[in-house]
Amino acid sequence: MTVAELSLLPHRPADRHPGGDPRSTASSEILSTVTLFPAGAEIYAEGEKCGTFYQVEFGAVRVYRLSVDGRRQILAFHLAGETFGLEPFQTHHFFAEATCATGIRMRRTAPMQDRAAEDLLPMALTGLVRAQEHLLVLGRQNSLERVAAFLLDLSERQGGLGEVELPMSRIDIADYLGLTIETVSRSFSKLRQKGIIRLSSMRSVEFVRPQCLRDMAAG
Amino acid sequence: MTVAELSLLPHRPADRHPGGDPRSTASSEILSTVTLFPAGAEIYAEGEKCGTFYQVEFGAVRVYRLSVDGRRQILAFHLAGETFGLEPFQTHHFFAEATCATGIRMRRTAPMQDRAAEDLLPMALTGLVRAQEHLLVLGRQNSLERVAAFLLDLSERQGGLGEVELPMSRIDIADYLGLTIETVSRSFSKLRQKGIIRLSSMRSVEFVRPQCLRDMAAG
DNA sequence: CGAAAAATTGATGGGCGTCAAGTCAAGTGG
DNA sequence: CCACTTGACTTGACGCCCATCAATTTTTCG
Repeated sequence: MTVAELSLLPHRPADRHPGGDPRSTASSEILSTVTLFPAGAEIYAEGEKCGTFYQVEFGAVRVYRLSVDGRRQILAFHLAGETFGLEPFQTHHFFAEATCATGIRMRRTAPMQDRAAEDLLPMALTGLVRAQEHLLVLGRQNSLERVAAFLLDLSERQGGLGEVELPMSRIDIADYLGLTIETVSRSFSKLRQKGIIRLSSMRSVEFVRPQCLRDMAAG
Repeated sequence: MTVAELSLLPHRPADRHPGGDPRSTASSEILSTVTLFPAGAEIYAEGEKCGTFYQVEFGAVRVYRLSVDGRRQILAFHLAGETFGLEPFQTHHFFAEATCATGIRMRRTAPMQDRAAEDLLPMALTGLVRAQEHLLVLGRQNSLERVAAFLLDLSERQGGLGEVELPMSRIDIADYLGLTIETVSRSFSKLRQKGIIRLSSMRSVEFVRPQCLRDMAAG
């Protein structure tokens, strides 16, 4: 996969200035380059050297590992506005790929300097909390509960409105929830048939009865 | 459950001096109290205020959460020599209990001071790595693979010899691996029948064919 | 030794994986 | 604009793994 590069102002999709040259502005130190990754493009691979932080500008990223027989477990999705790339080793133990057309701001880290630890801790803790929540889902919930919990999690991270955009395929969702795409699909259908959600499009879910979802996800 | 307190020198079981008064020795700042928790005793509970670090002297600890309908998911075991208690909120979101007779050294943390962050990061990262490994197991492995991975993990953390002491019940193992005690028991039996392990006692597992275990756990 | 808890073993059923076919959406070229 | 292709998603049929229920054995501990 090829990768296009373009210079952008920091942060929000609305802030993008594809025409200008943002490097010439006053606040030059917080500026950086945003790279565009098409769906499926690799951001980093298992075995590569660590040392870069990534911030998602738009789109989404999957971080996963493969077992020897090809089974894939997605450990985390990273959505617009979120930061990732911290791993406690010299080399990456995971793969990171864009799940759809995704813009990513990359920042090379000073290799383990003094100030760094303070920035790192919140990042590590966020990852830890997410992983722990994820463990509860994988360990003890059935397929419907998993999908409900997933939709709610996405919704909260997108701002908590009654509509969720799914920036990833069913396969990605399945590999995140420890299910198959068929089971994920059936779960969506069941939620739809029960009038709990509505699928305005393939990748857009509307919460018709949000409390129902919450009750299910609570397990 | 009641809790007995006794003063001890730091770290290893062999270091214990239940008779003397270790506080009067020269290296007084690293001294602290070791509390003895009988099997099942609560160390902290969901909702309690954070602010203490714990180091396991001997025995083991389970950290878990309950869902509304009573299902329990154990997120982590902490064995002799390991440290725990870090949670990124003001109050605990989990329960911590001794899985067997357990000695724990407790150290109250300066509430978020400067130096603290540096000590915290390795702890957070260890937790993160463990949680991620655990996610792979819960997401994609069958019961035999889970038990194999669990035994190997315990073995490594105990020094990597061909014998593992299980400082927890089958129920604890089941709730850690997202299985039932029956399935855990059957998995042990199957591994035993295949000549891969031997159960020298209820809570002591000998690796007869370690490579077999590793092949299974690799998934 | 006797009671209670823990662990094992067996029988049965359900949920989810697997295999397979069908539907839908998006893109391409004529 | 429409036939065709391709990939993603959905739906159905079937089987297996593991949960559930139940009985028995083993271990622990008073």
